Amino acid sequence: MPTSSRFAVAVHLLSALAHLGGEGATSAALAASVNTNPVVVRRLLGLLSRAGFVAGRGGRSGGYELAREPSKIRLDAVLAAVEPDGVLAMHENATNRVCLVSCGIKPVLGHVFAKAEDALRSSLRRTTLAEVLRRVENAG
Amino acid sequence: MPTSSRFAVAVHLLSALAHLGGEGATSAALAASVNTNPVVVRRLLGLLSRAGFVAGRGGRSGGYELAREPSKIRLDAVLAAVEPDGVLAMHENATNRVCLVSCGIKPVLGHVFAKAEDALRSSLRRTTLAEVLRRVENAG
DNA sequence: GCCAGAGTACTCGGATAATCCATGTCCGAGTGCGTACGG
DNA sequence: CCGTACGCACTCGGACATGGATTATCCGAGTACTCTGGC
Repeated sequence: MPTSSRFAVAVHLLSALAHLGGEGATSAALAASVNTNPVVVRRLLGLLSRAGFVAGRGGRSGGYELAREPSKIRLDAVLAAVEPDGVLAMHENATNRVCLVSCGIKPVLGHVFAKAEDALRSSLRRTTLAEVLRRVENAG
Repeated sequence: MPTSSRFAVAVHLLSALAHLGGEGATSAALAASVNTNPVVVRRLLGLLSRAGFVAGRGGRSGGYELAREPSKIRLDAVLAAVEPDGVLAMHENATNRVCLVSCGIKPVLGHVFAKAEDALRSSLRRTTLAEVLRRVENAG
């Protein structure tokens, strides 16, 4: 898409859960913090749940809570969880066999994209959720 | 968005133009190479034209051609031309003043995003269009 | 034969309709608490 | 008083409408080639 804000919302949600500590929060409460719809929260937390970062529980006193220490959650893993295809997508159109460029561009682009995304991940990997939370709490 | 393939298509188009050299090509011919609609080509090349990478000319024997040496076109500039907002977007929802995280997350995320995108750009900056074309032609 | 001129064919660029994905709404399945009853 | 069983309220998860953005179609503006007519 243009560009997606799913990653930003995901980090926001995780930060909120980390801030609350062991209490946990419902999707409605988290949605109020992000000013969005609860279903968006549930979708993103569903992805993060499958990745093992949060645990969602139904029932009367249900809700979500972190399933891992904030210092053990690195932002590159969060991005991978909510954007499994990466941020630089290949065009999936059929290759035109007449055109040399059309035939050979994809492996080349794939290599370039892989290196670029590695750089992105390496940068994000240096920041943990605990670090984000610390900065937020100090700034506020 | 999810992830966008505009950057991939843009590099594909520039590679095709570079491969053709000074001949140039029409949007229809380029669209055949990418297997998409000519209007998509025209839109992307319109952006690249404003950035100074290609020149589009109307008229009977019109078309597009590169306006710069392939060795002078770095992929980070191409990405900036077709994705001016970057790949990691902030969520533009109103901040919930009750929530500490909601109030303080945006500057922190902005800093993290800026560093990550810098890393991405630095990686892409190391690759020029000439390099891409060389690999494509050697592989083919 | 050469030149001038209008005509024409083909291109890009933007405005307008159709399609696709993401968001928002709804409903079902599941769980824990609260209460009422019996021992 | 304590334990148990039932009922209920509240939650997540997925399936179904709706909205916005991207994509595809169409039309206008512009340019270079071409053909015709005149010199």
